[in-house]
Amino acid sequence: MSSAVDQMKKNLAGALTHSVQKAVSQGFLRDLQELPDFIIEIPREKDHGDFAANLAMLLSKEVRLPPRKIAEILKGCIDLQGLPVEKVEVAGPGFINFYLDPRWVLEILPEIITLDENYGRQDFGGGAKVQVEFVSANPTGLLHMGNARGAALGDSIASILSFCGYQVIREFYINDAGHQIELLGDSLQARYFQLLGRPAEIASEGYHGEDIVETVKGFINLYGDSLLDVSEEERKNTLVDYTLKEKLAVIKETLLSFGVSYDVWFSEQDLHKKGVVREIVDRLNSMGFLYEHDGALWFKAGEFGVEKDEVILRSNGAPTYFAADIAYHFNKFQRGFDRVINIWGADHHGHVARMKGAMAALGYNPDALQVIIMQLVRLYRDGEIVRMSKRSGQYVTLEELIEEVGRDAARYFFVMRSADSHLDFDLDLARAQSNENPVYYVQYAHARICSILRQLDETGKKLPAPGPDDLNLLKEEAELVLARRLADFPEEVSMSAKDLAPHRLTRYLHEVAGLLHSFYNSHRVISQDERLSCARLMLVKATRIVLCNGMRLLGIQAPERM
RNA sequence: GUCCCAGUAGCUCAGCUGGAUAGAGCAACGGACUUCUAAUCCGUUGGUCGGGGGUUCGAAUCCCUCCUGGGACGCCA
Repeated sequence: MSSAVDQMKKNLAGALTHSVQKAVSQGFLRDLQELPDFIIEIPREKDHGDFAANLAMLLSKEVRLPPRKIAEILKGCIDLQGLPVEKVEVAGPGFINFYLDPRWVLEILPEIITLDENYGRQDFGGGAKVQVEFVSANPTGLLHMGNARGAALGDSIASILSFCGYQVIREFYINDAGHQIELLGDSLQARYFQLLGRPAEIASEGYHGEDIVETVKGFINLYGDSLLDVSEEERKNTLVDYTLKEKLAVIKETLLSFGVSYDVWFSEQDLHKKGVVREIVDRLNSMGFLYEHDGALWFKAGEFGVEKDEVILRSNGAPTYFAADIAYHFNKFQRGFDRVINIWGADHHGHVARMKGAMAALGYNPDALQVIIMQLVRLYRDGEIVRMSKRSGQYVTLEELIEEVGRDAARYFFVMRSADSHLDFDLDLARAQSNENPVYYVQYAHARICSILRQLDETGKKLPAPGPDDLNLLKEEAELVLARRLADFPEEVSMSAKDLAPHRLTRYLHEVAGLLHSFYNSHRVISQDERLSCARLMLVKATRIVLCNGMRLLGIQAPERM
C-alpha cells in the first residue's frame, strides 16, 4: 500500500523523467547516459511549495549547464496533465518547486475513515519472520529502569514491525543459569540458615537485598526446615527453583501491567539441560573456530573482525555466558527467523561484534542479527539525580515507576528519545497532570475529539451523508495543514520501522495533536452549517484514527475522556 | 591506550543515507475561557549546530583531526 503522498511523489518524479526525455529529444539537453537518482522532497519552507525536486542540480555536471538553466528547460517541457499542480517554479540553486491545489490532500480523509484501525498499515515486511528479544533480565530481582526502557522500546518496535507486515515474535530470554544463579543459590542458602537460627554469611558479591529474605521466609512458611538435612546441592537447587519461579511470576505480571506481553519465554537453563550449549561448542570446535589456551577454550573472534578472542569454555570446564548465548542465537536462526533483533543496554555493546562473529562462523548472515544498544537511564526527582545501586537493592523498580507516574506516561517517556541517547527521566514531569506533560497533550487531543463525537451522538442530531463536494468546504489553513499531516502517517510508520525508531512516532503524534488543538481552538466542528459540520467531522474522525493508531503502536492508551 | 554512543536555544532533545532562512517541548514574558473539555490556544524572546581543517553547486549531516562527557574493553553477565 502506498500513501497518497508517496503516490504524488511518484507522479511528479514520473513527469520529470518524461520531461528530461522530451528535452533531450528536442535538443535542449545533451544526451544522457542515465538519469541520476533524484528525489522529490517536501520542502521545509512552505514558500517553497508542496514538493521540490533536486534533479537539475544533479544534472548540472553531466549536461554542462547551470542548474537553474536546466530547471527552466525541464519546467518548459513538463507535462502535468491530470495532476493537481497549480504552478511550477524554479528557485534557489535550481530546485524545481511544485505548488499543488491544497485540496488534493483532502481526499485522504474518507480513505482514513474507511481503513480505520488499518490506516498506516504497510505490507513491505512481506511476512518475513522477525524476532524481537528484549528485557531478558536476570530473574533474581525486580525490573529496573534499564529493563523498563528496553520493555517500552522493544514492545513498540515489535508493534511497528508487525504493523508493517512482518511476522513478529516477542521473546524474553530468562538468564536462569550460570554464575549469577550460583551466587543466588549461595545467598538463599545463607538466608535460609540465618532464618532458622544457624550462623551463615552472604559473600560480598552475593545478593543482599531484603527481597531475598522475604522470599526465603515465604519458603519456610510453606516447607519449614525440611531442607536442613538434604545435600547442599539439593538445598540450593530447591531454593533457587522456588525463588526463580516467584521472581519470574512477578516480572511477568509487572510487564503485563506495563502493557507488554511475550510470545515466548526462553529459559537458558533449558539450553544447558538439553545439552545444546555443549553441542554448539563441539560444532564450533569441529569447524576449527576454537583453540585451547591457558586450559580454556577460546573462540577465534579475531577471524571475524573482532578485536579480541573470547573464552567460550572455562578452564574448569564450565561454559561462559557467551557460549550459552551463542547456542541461544543459533537456536533463534534455526527456528527460521529472517531477522533477529536484540535490545541490549550500553554495557553489552562489546558483546555485539563477537556475537555477530559467532553467527557468521555458524554460517548465518551476521547482518540478520540487529542489536539495538540503548544508553542508560537517569532518573531525576526534584531536579536531582536519583542514585541507584542494584547490588544494595537500592533502586527504583518498574513497579514503583508505574505506580508513581502511570503506565502511559512511563512508556511515552521511554520511547520519546532515540535509543542511543542517554535518557534523563524527570519523574516530576512524567507525573505532572499539566501542560508540561507531553503524554497528556496527545491523549487530550484524542479525548477532545471523542467528546465532540459523543456530543453529536447525545443530541441525536443526524447530519446528512457527506457528499463528494463537501470536503472542499475545508478551506481554512488549520484544516488543510492538519489533513496534510494526517496523510504523512503511513510514511512516518515506515520510517519508524526502517530505523527501528519509535521516537519518531512520538514526535509525529505530538505534532498532530498540536494541529488538532490549534484547529479546535479556532473553529467549531459542529455548527449551524450542516455541510461544513459534516466535512469537519470527517477531519476530526480521521485525526482520531491517526492518534489512536499511533498510540496503539506505542502501547499508550487512547482515552475517550480525561 | 583501543572501540562504541553523545556534544545543536537557559534545560531536555529532534533533525544526520548532503538541500533553500536549523526545529520541538519545557522554562521566561504578554494575551485568549457566556462556545464541541483552558490537561488547550495565540504571540514574543532565545543559536560560534563542541573547535579546526577538508570534500562540492550546497555540510548540523560525509571524511580527517583535536577537545569534553558517558559506556565498554573479565575464564562476569
